[in-house]
Amino acid sequence: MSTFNQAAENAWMDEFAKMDRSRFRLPLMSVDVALFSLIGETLCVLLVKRDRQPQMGLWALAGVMFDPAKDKTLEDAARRALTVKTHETPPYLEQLKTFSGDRSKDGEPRDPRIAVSTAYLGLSPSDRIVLPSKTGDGEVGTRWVPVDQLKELELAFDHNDIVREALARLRGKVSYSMLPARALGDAFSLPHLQKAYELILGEKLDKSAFRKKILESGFLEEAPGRLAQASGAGRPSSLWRIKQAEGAPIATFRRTFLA
Amino acid sequence: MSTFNQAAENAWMDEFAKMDRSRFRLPLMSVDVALFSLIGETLCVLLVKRDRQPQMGLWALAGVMFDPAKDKTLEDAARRALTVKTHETPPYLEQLKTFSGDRSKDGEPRDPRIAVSTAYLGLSPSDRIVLPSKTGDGEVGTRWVPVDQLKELELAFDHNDIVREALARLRGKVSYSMLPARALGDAFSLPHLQKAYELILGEKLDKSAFRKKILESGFLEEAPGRLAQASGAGRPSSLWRIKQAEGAPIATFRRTFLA
DNA sequence: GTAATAGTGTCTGTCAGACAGTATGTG
DNA sequence: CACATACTGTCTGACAGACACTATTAC
Repeated sequence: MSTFNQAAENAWMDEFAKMDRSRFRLPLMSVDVALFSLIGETLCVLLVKRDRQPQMGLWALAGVMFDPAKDKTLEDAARRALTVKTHETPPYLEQLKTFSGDRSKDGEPRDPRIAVSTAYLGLSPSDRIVLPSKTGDGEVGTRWVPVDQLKELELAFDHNDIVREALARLRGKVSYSMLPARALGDAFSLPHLQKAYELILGEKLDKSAFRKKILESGFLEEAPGRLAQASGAGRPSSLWRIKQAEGAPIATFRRTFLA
Repeated sequence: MSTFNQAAENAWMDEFAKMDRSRFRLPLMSVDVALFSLIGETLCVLLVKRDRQPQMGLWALAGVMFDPAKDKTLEDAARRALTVKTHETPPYLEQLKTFSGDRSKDGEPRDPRIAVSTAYLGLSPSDRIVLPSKTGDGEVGTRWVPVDQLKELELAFDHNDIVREALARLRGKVSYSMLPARALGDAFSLPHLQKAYELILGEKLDKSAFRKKILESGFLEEAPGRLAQASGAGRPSSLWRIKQAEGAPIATFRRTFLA
């Protein structure tokens, strides 16, 4: 019943390959990454000072133009955007949304060049990310910025919108996934993990309920060794790590910590 | 502290406007819509038979090339893709994900032209959609296809992947949102709404629990009139409608119907 | 021992789901 | 009346959160 014809398709592809693509009206396509990390006791996002036009001088998310010659997928481009700035790809990276049209702040076009941007959400332990050193004139070009300082900071393009949505998604996913563990190292204690949840959510959690649900979820397995307290005193905590994916269950312990 | 310079930016934009964009290696950008509807007792998705290369003759989602000259945003393009096929925009339309790279079926590129596609998820009452009549040769070019027939149907490009993800998102959102109401008309009975939930989830729900949660959620208000049973017998049900957004609460009754 | 932090046990209010019962229509 | 469907009340098991308790370390 299908009228599909492979020979006709091949002939058409030969034609297409010879076509001059510039006759299409194509938008520019960029990829931007909102990379989060816990720096000390603060949830931060990675920002880069733009060193070229347009919007030169404003702080922006790490981003690159999507280039099919370099990037097989959009996610490849997102990784490239990060390695350019940090020489490291994050342990968690997820597509957020593709932005087009106007930004919310002032209704201006999101990019004067008419570029569509696919935004990614990343999460990484801060010690895996090495920021480049200061630029020549003493200005730091790459920075971790606490998320609660973003209200007063005007970012390039529609990046304030992107960070806002990324943060909402991050917080939304916390309550039903192991996500915050991605902001910690390979092995971590449950008190550490709870702290990560609390810092991302901006809210205290009950220790007992937290441990019950985390352990019941079956995402963690005990790692060898124990962790002494940094402050010295107190019982050392045992160490855990994310179970190596033995199949599928990506994100489930389904009830909320919250109301 | 910001080194942003508006004059320099304006000068740069003048330059940019004169540039020949064809020197950029740009991907093609398309927008595809997985539009769902309840046809009788079946959840269906709208498919269109491709009438041009590439992949001519295969069934595909409704889609268009994104054209900044016609579409201010990607969502505009999604609406255009639907109005081209159905002369109607759906009451619910949400960005799903942007697809790039290879399709899962065979690892082939998702589109031989190297096109990135932003997919949208739509939901509509079937009576709002008028399909175009048959094409000249008696072949129907636009069709509602039951979702459980999609396993055996090979769609164009990576559209099998897109529909699969769209369906997962649709089902995922059902349990914590009023979404299925978008598949019904302006006023509907609670038994009707429950049926819509059940058809989308593919699962029976408890009447009492369903009513309690739906009504507690505060999303509905009583509409004037009652609805007699189609079959004649039985007590008529009262009618409800979605409360006109008097503020924010988009998607909450938070516990699951399911386990 | 004390202080400090890790980890557990128990109680209680809330709520989803089960199911039986009542209400209101048609013939 | 019987029958069919709409709607409601009540019970129960599960579970999230509160909070008190025990365990294990450093000093």
